Amino acid sequence: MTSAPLQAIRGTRDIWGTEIRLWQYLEQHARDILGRANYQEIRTPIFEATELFQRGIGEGTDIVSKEMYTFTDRGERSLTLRPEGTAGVVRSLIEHKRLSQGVQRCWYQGAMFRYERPQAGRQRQFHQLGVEVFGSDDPRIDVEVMAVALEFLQALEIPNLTLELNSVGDPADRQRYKAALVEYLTPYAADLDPDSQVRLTKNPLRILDSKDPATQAILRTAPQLPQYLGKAAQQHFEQVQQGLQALGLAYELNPRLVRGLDYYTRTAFEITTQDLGAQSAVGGGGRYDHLVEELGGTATPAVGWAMGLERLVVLLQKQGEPPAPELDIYIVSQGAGTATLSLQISQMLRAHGLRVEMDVSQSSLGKQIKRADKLGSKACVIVGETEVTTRQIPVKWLATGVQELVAFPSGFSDPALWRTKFRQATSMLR
RNA sequence: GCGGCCGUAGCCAAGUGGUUAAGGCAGAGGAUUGUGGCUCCUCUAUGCGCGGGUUCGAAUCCCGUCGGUCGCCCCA
Repeated sequence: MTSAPLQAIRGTRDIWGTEIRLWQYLEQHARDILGRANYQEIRTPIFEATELFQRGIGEGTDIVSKEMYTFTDRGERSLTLRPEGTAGVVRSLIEHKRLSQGVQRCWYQGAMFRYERPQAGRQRQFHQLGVEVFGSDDPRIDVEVMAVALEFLQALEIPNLTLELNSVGDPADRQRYKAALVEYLTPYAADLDPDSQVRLTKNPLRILDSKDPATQAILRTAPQLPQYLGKAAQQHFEQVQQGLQALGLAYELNPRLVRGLDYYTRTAFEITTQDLGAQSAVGGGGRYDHLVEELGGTATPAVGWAMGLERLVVLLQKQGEPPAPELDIYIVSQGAGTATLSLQISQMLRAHGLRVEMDVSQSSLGKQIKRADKLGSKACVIVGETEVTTRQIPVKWLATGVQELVAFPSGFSDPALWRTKFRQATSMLR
């Protein structure tokens, strides 16, 4: 009897081969662009006390109520694999007393976990890139944070993205709006889709982004959130928009945009695309001026966003694959005494910054050179028994077939010589 | 958690009840014992996601299960 083959857990996946290059490309751009904005990377633990997420994200949210990977460890503590990045970062800054040290600009990247049905661009273990800025309620920070997000996506050359913007106001504004919305919707309760009927009592704001056509029709004449903003939130919202305009950043106001997590205040935004099937959000974020005190820190305004990296990778894949890094030298060898020589040569060439692979098969030289060719190596170093005594090692340039002799070790220890050789070899092809 | 479709080698795939499961790509070996790209030959699934059932006989039909995919919910 054979057992089921071992495989990656549902909703998790291996990233390798050509795909890993997209991830590296993406991470490289993230470091570049966030570094240029002088954001500091932070790496927080992948699991935290369950309570952190319950308090931070909100008991009523889907994430907390049904999507968390929660377990009890051997010390009887309730722990949870982080379903998002913000709570852990906030915990960390409170714990290390960084919130009294002026404005803190952070970014993070890493695996998050949510127990959901896997779908295109949605995994149970997925990766987010995020930024969080603490200690300022200046609208310029909201703008900066969005600008950095767009800059990053532009650097990746991802097309067809829309920045959707709204303000969800301060908590009191939202309360007034919620009441008005419920009042408006209650007479239509029977005509709403079943999910929205439930939300009418539990979480009315979420009715706003229902996809149900009947519900959408009812919402068309519903009161709109931005009309309920208090003076402060109103002014903030206007300044955010002015800032975006000043930078020439296009955005679309979406008065129905509310976000899934309870902690957002004022600015809320999403970056969306039509190229991802059912998943339209590439990233989203906003301001959360009360989360820090919610989690026990001194009241500190904050704003941030997160992007789903799997989704970015899906979009990047549509643009084609990045070229594989080219192999410079393939070292083939055969016969007595060639093992040591090939080892030494490969190490010397690597030290010059060349990409080098050493063939360790017992195949004929012909086979080995064939492999050099298939791997796309620019050159091939051929080490046979004769070379062990002559110390004159053939280097064959595969594109031209030209072969030259290089003295060992002197010829292999000179980095400038190899730079020249590669320059010549490339120019001969032109 | 709910619904549709799907699951044959590393990849792409033919096969829809009947002898040893096509073919292509990739991989290994050889023709070519120290020199690549072309060509030719050989090899690479006692097994069709896994488990059970129906049948003289199952990749093929049935049930379950695991996984994938698309959509719903929700979200990044």
